[in-house]
Amino acid sequence: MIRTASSRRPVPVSRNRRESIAGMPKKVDHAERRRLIADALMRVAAEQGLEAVSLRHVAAAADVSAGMVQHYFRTKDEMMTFALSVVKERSQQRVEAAIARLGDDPRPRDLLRALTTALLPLDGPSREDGRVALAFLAYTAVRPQPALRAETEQMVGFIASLLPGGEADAAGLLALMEGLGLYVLGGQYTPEQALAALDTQLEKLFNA
Amino acid sequence: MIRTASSRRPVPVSRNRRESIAGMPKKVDHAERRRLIADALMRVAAEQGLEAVSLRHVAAAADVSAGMVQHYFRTKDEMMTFALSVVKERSQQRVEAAIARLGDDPRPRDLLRALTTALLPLDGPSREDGRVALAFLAYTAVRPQPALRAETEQMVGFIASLLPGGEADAAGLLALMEGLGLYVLGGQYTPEQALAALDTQLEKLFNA
DNA sequence: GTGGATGCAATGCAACTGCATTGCTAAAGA
DNA sequence: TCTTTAGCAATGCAGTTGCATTGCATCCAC
Repeated sequence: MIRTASSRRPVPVSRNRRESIAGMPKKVDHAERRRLIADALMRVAAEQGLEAVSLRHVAAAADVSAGMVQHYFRTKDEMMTFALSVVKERSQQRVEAAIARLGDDPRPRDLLRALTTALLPLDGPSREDGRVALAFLAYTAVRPQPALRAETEQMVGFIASLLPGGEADAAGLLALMEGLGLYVLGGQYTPEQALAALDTQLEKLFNA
Repeated sequence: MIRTASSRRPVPVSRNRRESIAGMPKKVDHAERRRLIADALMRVAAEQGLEAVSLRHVAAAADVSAGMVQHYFRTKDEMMTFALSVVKERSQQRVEAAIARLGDDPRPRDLLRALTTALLPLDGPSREDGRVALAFLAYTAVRPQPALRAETEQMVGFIASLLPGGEADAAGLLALMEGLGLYVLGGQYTPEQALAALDTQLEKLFNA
């Protein structure tokens, strides 16, 4: 796992991004580097759990020096926070892509199904993200983040607007999805079982 | 957090358990000690997260020496595993107590409501347990435990036997409960919201 | 008593942690 | 050309980790 001095040669970095952002200082794309490191962190977290995430482990996984990790994240916590934001961003993108795939004016039921299945850890990559998200969930469970509350509230509101029923139905659907995701991740439900449960519920919700 | 040498005096232990189990060796109740330590571990985990669980922290929280912790658990992992089993056991007891409170021949719907609400982290102690369970969930998410799968399957079967619908309904209800618990723990849902969502679902399930 | 097992405390140790510091390289501005 | 600065690597350090080892005190069987 430890790099030898001979195999170093960190990474061929794409340069010349000077023109992209006003005031961009020197030569490497800061954001890109941070993403690179965050990706490595998520790989470590997905494979070995969050406890295994350390500066040196992440650096090794990213195939860079520990010093570079420190250069881009002043503290470990800053790195963690950034990685968490990347996970969120990715799941957001997944949802948007799934919805875009539906075309214009989809039926609410189809939209909801696309939304929920996009958030379920059904295929390989989303399973990885799910594991990381779960790890973070436990990590932050001690000091609950008020931001999450607002996000969830918004989500519930959105779902409720698509549903014939009330807010309780929406909250239930969201929680159901979360629980299904958990069980799929834990291997207790197969993806098929989860989808069956989800569809059963959608059927109920749209037949009132 | 560190004990001073003067305030040591470990703990007044109940002795004379020789008669309880055949072949019990000397004087202290092994199982009781292990429980004491596991309790401390869970306090630490609930308050500061699983990363904060170390031999020394747990020992300090239990007000015993680190050596004693090592005496009762040969490895940290053994200690963790035992603590996990205690959490499970406690939630099991909660469920049984809730069901017993219903008296004889309860209606399936009441039984299910009692079962699910008993597993939700609604009051203080169950919230603590929930946090610990969540931490363990993430901890073991990396190497999924096959035992969990069987347990869940059994649970789904039991729920299904109480429900007019099929297995998908049962799986959904269980996942819903899990998700609600997660959101209550994270502070995204209030206990009232969670209960409302749960009751709404029970209503749906028993009105087919 | 004596011998052996048990319960426990203390100490030590190598590995690892996050982070501060230092110093080098190379590119950009003067 | 010279100075400055960003980008990075290396090293060091104090603190913590899990665990092995050692030693002592108590109890039981004999």
